Amino acid sequence: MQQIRQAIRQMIHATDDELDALLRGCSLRSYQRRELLSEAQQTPGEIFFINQGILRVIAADPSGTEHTVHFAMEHQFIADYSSFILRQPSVYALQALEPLEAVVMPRSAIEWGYAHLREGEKLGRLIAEYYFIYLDSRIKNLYARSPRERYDAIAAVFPNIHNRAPQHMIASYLGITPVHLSRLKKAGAGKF
Amino acid sequence: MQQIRQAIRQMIHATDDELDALLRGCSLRSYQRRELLSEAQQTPGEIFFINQGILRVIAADPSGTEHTVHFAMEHQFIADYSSFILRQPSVYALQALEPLEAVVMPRSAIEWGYAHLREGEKLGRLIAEYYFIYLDSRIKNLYARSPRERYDAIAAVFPNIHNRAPQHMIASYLGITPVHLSRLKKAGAGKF
DNA sequence: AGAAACCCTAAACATTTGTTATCGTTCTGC
DNA sequence: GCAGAACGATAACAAATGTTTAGGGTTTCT
Repeated sequence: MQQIRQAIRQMIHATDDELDALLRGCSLRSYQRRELLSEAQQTPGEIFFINQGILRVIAADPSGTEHTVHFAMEHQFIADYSSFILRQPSVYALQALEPLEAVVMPRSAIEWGYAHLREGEKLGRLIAEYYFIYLDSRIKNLYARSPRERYDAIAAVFPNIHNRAPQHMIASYLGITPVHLSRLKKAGAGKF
Repeated sequence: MQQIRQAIRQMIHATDDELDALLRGCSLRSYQRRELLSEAQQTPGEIFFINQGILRVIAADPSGTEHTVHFAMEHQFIADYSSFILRQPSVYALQALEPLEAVVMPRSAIEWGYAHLREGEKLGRLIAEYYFIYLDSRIKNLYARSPRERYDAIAAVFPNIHNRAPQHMIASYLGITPVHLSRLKKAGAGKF
């Protein structure tokens, strides 16, 4: 639980006692490759902090096609945060792409933090803000960049992604088909 | 300043005195049609709350093409929030599409609120969360819905948008060209 | 080790979407 | 009220991207 303490302390000031109490309400879990951390259609009851490993966030459209909407790696908080906040059935599923270890933060612990950590609400604000900034950058890229440019830029956001996720998931993340990504790679003087 | 008081009170509990003090640091401003509330490249120093009117958020890509990335209407908070948080030059410009009135909340007032409102941090968290939820729904739509479907759904998010924004801005928002939107309208048994 | 599943590439073809240009209409500013 | 700009529709053509199918190489599982 050392990594999450450090991550929290990068955002707020908190005593050891405060962190102990917060983390007492959390647990550590391991997941196998391809295992789901959380499924679509169920109301999410927790937020995850990834200690080790990589996962993808999957959205299924009405026709059943799956889209890889996000990746998340070590030292990131991740969840279907919208559904968590709204207490609605989730749209996203979270799937480990490697053996993965995560801190599971149940809603009870998070609410305890808001209420009892001196800077609990601030922590919540900062997490929401950082996550917001990430989504905003996604939208900027989707609007203002071509698939080719997005491909060239992806490794800056997710280091080593090309060795940690299969290409068809990367293609989906970029908003194109695997076939098309293969073409792009062939055509461009790809950097990778 | 009645509307913003109400909006804040939908999120947190605050006394009249608290709101008075917060709003003392804010100001009311009117903008003409097409006037910019804030420009790209400048570090944003404020957040806006729209009393009346509609605006769009514009992102310019490297080639200079402008994209309408968001709309915002009455009773919404709006800003280039990422740039505001990061204190970086903005990527977005905000442009009034109608004569518009907004409460201008400078950074000083916001920080005062975080520090002195009893539930200031919580307010910040909730604003970030709601804004986050909106962006998340944008991303879901961009991935899992066709342009046609996005067109059919837009009026649910922005009521009466078809009478308040020209079609080429709506097309840009949907991620397609005006010509293509015109085609879609002709083809589909459009609802509008 | 062997079978099965997975993954990437490739080619041919189909579809969607973009580009450019034109035209008539409607706003807008003077 | 007029002149110019903005706006939306349309057509012809071009480019980007998707679909389907096939093959061969890996990885995975037992």
